[in-house]
Amino acid sequence: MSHPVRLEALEALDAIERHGSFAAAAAALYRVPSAVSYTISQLESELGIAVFDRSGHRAVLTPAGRLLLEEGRRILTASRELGAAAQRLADNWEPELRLAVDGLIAPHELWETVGAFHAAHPAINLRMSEEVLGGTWEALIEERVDLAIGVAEPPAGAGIRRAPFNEVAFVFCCAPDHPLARVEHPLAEDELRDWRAIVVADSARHLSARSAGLLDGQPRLTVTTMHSKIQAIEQGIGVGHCPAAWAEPSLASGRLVERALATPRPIQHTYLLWRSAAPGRALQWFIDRLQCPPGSG
Amino acid sequence: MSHPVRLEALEALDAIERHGSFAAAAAALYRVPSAVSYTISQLESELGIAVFDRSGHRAVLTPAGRLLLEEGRRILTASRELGAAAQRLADNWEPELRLAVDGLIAPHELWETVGAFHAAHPAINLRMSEEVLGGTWEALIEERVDLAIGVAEPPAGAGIRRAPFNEVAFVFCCAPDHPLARVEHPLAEDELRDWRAIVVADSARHLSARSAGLLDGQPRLTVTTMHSKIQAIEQGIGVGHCPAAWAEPSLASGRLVERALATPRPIQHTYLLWRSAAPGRALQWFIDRLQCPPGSG
DNA sequence: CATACTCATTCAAATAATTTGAATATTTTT
DNA sequence: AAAAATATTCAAATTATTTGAATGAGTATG
Repeated sequence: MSHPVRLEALEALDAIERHGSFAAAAAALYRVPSAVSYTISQLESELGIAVFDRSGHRAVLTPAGRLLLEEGRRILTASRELGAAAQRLADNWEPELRLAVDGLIAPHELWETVGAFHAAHPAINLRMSEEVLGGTWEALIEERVDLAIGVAEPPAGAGIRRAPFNEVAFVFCCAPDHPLARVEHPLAEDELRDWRAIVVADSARHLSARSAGLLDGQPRLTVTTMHSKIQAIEQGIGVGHCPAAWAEPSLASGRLVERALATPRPIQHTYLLWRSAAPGRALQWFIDRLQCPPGSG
Repeated sequence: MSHPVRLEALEALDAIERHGSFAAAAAALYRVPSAVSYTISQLESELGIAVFDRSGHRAVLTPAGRLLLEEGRRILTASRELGAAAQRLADNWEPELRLAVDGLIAPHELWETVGAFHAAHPAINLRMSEEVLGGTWEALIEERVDLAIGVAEPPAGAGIRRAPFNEVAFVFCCAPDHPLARVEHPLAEDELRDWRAIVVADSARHLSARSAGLLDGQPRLTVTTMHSKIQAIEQGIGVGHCPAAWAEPSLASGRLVERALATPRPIQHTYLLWRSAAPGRALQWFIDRLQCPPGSG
């Protein structure tokens, strides 16, 4: 009896409030009224306070009793959920799954999958972060995330497994009132030198940073997310390659226009990456659902 | 035994991890090792999972066991704190005290008192909100706060008690580059009509709003906090009366200058207000500390 | 490579805690 | 005024936990 507040007492308190009387609570708990009296007076003598005011006919909660009831319900819920989470974990379902999504992948490409996961496993929390280039890889290596989605050209790594994810096509974009928007022919490399390139910074914190798709000598503005890059191009601040899925809404509404290049940027294969040690079932669910079928890439 | 996760088991888990073995945990809990074994296997059979891996010599936590340990510690802490909070509440110490501070009062006027309270009662949370004019009164009436600090000319109200707090002197301020800053003589009322007045809106949501210190016909900009008012005057957007305690830092650094008025605004007496029904000890602490000594006003 | 030590479990017995059921007193409902 | 409902108390019955001794397995130590 080292603990003044015991779960049995909180359970009794909850039942009394819910059913309106000690007698009704006892019935709900499949116990006899005197057992409920015993549990409550146990709590009261442990704490040395009155939980119920018994001056009238029916017992009524004191302010301290109401505090115990209301906060106690949180504790009851937490302890039940902890038990359930431990059971799921023992069955290899993670309590939480952390996803790093590379900037190449537009958020809406994952909405359906995330929605399906939440519907199937409402108790498992997802934590998504956007990373860029080396940052996505690094987040996985440093165990800040469990699954990296949409990594281009992943370096080899011990203990890392991969599966093909999707193929990202790039469109070269500028704002509709940008000078390049009036050029009819496919753009050669030296025609781009005069225009600022918007590039997305590598989000790696410790591993060496990489850069992607730069034409030497072109002035540039570096931003930290693909969303910023799209906005910067829309504002006419510069031009650049954007993943088709990211550019599509802006192209459809006319906020961006596409220009052909003399040497188009090739399609980028991207991958799912995860640490090979004992993947949990939630991680496996995502791998199974997201990897592209063999032979389609 | 309706609860799968019992506090005794979480306590045992904590002691085992803390002391490194079942035997050491048993000693720390003043129990025999087999009792600890019993508690843990109880937990395991309730949940139907393994909490320890016993394949080696020493038992080692499974991932599910680690989850139970780590989250369980939160539950243990919460249940201990709940017991303590209930005891304090029974002794008439509120678990939380909500203060509404009128915009007339500068935050730094309360820092010392708030610091002293936290030092004396670290377990009692304070929640402070800034209100203006009728809003301060309303927050008290509607039981959103327990104590209103710095209310000017409070209306009478049933069940509301009051004590004098302090006296607020007003200084008429403008920006140093404002045209009024060059006027040498005390300003008459009709000299102010051409300049925008910055006024603080009444924050009352339901009760009738009040306005304070307005000269009829003067253009005005209404802001929601005294801090915004000071900033607006510093920016030269307008002029206005400010409580001396609020204006003092800006006057000292030259961001504001004071002008004399032909008819100076009188000193404002302000009050503490609280609901008279059974004040708790934390509320009483603030009333005792903040009310100005009788005879000094 | 024995020997002593530590670790965790099992089991029956001892102890402690809870639950029951009957008796009681008080208040509300009929 | 009688009947029904409420909560408590107490001793007895039941259930749960703790103990202590026995066991087997793994680790240091000389």
